[in-house]
Amino acid sequence: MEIKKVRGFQDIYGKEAKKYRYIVDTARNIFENYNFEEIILPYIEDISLFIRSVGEATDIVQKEMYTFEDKGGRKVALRPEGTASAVRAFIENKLYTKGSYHKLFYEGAMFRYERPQAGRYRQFHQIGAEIFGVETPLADAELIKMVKDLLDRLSINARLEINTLGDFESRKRYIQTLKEYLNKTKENLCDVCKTRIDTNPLRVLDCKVKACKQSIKDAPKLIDFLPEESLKRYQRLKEYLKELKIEFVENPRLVRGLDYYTDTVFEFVSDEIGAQGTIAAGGRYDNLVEQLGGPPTPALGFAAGIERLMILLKQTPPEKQLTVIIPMIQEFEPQALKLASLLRKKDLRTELLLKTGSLKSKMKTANKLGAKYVIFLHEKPELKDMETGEQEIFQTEEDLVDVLLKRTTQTS
RNA sequence: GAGGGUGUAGCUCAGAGGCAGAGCACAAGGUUGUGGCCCUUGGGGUCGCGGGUUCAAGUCCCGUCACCCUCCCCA
Repeated sequence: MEIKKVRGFQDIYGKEAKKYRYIVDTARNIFENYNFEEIILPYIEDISLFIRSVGEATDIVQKEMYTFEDKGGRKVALRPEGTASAVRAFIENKLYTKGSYHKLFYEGAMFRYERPQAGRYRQFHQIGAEIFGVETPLADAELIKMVKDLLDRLSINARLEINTLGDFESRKRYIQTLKEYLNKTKENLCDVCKTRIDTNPLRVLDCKVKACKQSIKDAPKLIDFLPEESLKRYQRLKEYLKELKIEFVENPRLVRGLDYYTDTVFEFVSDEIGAQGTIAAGGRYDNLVEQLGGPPTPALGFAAGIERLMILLKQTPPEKQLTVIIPMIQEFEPQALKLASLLRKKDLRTELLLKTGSLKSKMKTANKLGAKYVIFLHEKPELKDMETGEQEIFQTEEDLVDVLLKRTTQTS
């Protein structure tokens, strides 16, 4: 029986792998310019880390985690998201003793056991960043700007939606009031929303069913429950965004799915990829560090779905021109090996053609490989430009290499 | 957890009871060392799997598996 990849998992290769690498490299470059430092986090954590951070009642914890017991009887999970691990690492390594605040980024696979569909896999990849120990909304603005820079650099259009959730207490009071309101009008809601009253009442506010929209028109509004301080901070953030000329829409129904968010939340949404349109999202989580056993530390972060960015990435990542070396007869193979190493040492992308057969079939292969230049090795080395078809014979290999170097640096 | 769709060559797919097909890809040649375009030739198949109906089943029936998509939820 043929062995196949497990449902929801994927091999990323060829053009897709290039896109993936391009996105990650671009993000890394931008994040480092913002002076974020990379943190490489484990893929496996104690289950309770996610239960305590993401939230006991969330779908992620209830049904989407890959959990198992290891041979030592530890109950562990493949990480479903990155923030929890970053917070754990921040506390465990006592980073709060090593500076006033910290800016970290990470990249890698996440795992959620869900029904796969377009833009959603059981193993997916995120690139994310977190800021620990900063209260000022200046940080919120910088974080959003950084994500925006990344999307701009990748020429990806997305709508920025923002909202504020306030602190835990006011949100709790609001949800309580909202539940009461929804229960009163329960009969008018769609079946899904009827269950949402208990599982995810805030989500009812974003239901697309007409009847629901109608019946929540007069629902209590979160903004009326928020403390003055939250409103002020939200106002400041909006000012900063305007100052940065970042367009945004306020979406009072924007609720992140995880329990730990407080105050600022934001999403970058694309309309081009259907249902899974959220390509990057994040927000503040001012209570989480303390909640997980660290000192009270305000914090915020975001994560972007690399697969979703890949769908939207239209431009083909820049590639180095390829030179293919073809030894004309076996006697020239040692020379070809040495020339190939030399070119690679000069930082040229070089293929020593390994295909056997007629010269015609070798040339076909060179063409398929996307060769810009071909070097024929016989008594005198010969350079061919595959675009123009021009060929030139050189007296020595050194002469050829000089010309080749000049041409490849000119054009790239 | 609920709904829909698709499984035939390496890939994209046509074939809807009667010889297993096309395009692309791969290989050789047309061109006496030279790619792309064109032409010729060639290799390639458990028609997802199991059963049933029939003289005869990719084709009809039952079952099953896999994948894709949608909802829920999310990156």
